[in-house]
Amino acid sequence: MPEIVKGHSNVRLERRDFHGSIGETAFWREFKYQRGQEIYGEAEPADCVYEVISGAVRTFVLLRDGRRQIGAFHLPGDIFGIEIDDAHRFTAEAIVNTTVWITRRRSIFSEGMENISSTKDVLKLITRNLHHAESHLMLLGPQTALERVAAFLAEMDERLQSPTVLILPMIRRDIADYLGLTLETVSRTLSDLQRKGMLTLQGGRNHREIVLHSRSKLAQLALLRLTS
Amino acid sequence: MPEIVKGHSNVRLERRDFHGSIGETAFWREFKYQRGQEIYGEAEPADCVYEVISGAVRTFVLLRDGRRQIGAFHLPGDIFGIEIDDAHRFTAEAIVNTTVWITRRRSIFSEGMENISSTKDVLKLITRNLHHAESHLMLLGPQTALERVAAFLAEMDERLQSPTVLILPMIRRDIADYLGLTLETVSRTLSDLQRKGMLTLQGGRNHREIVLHSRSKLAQLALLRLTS
DNA sequence: CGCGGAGTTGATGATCTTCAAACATGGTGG
DNA sequence: CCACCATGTTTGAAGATCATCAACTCCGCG
Repeated sequence: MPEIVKGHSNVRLERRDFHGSIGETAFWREFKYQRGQEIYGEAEPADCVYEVISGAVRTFVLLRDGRRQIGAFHLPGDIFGIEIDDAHRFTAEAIVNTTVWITRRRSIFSEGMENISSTKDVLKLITRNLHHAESHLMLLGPQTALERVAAFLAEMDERLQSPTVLILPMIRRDIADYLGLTLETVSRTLSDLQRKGMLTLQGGRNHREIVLHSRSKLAQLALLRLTS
Repeated sequence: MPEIVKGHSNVRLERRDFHGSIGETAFWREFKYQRGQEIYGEAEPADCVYEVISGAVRTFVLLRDGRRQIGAFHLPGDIFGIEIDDAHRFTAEAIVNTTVWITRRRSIFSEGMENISSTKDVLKLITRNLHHAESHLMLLGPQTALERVAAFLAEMDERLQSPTVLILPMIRRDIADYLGLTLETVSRTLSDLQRKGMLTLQGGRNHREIVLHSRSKLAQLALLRLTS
């Protein structure tokens, strides 16, 4: 359970459906985390389940030489932190200032809950995680830097519902650790794509706002699977 | 549903627990597949669930340029083919001559089954898949060829219960497609490890039998996560 | 106004891939 | 029975890609 952090509102939010899919209601509390703040650590007890309300979260593992593999980015509407075992297998950090709603794991996942539809809904959430991990696998396997970056942009574009301007919450380093590349390679690849006219980098200092000019070409670069 | 293949026994196997964990019984049939034979294809209806009895299975996706990413190897005792959606997201093939037991998905996963403990057991199976996918993710991210091959050997060694001689069912190409490397790199890395005295390649033509001489050193090469 | 985090760009080098050839061995057919 | 072949593996040489090291830019902020 996270500690009471400064600025959190700690409101008791009652009778809210779990992500719109679980029939049983659960009690949620709102917490706020600042940019870079840890939400939970690897190997900590997995007592809670989290939903992103605003902001963004990264979940990752650290390797002993300091390298980091980001398993997923969590955006508003996403659930994260669900585990079957008692401990978290990743560390979760707020990428930017982030608001999450937190509920006790047992309130949706308990021994006591004998409601089958709820368990099935948890199943769907876990399955979404599984599908994401599997797609991510495909991405990290045999793909080039260009393909990975294109796939990343396409994924973010889709998850943010193809906005006019794609506003990335994460820095280049995060993208690199998600894609198994270095931040320099990510930067160069983005510059290449801009030179090819496929996107425009903007947004002041950090170039974290991106205008995509050809979603179809981008998808073509990213879409390596056989048309199914 | 697989077609009746030559040599299959098509026996009705009754009242067998689902992998020893699901309380409800299900009817299973035994099927045999020959080396290289497809068990199900990507995007086919996911009507059945499979358990490996003997042999080995690979599940993968094909990319449009012929590259292949193997998502998992399934060994005796493993369940595979469980999907939430109606279609398989991978292709499954027998790596060697393989015996599987097959049951209808709905017999363990149906709308009609209102037994919560069964649903929870399915949850555990899905979660095992999720955990494997996540570990695989960590492997494919920032690791070198040496680390990947070492991790692969350690994984296989553990899953086969650390036998005296590790008998790999798969060819170098399969290993390469699992690790996101080329088969030449896998071969070279294995040779390097042999030169360093960490293992001995044997087993006739294909060198698919491996004697590990230092499991601890191998684990050290593979184990990149911070000690937790 | 200068500091500093984040990003870009360049040069160099290591690692891995690619292309190619040789090798080993189990199976097959004359 | 043995030559031959197919498959899988190993090894070598050359080349491409990406990582590393480094310099420099940009801009927001104290």
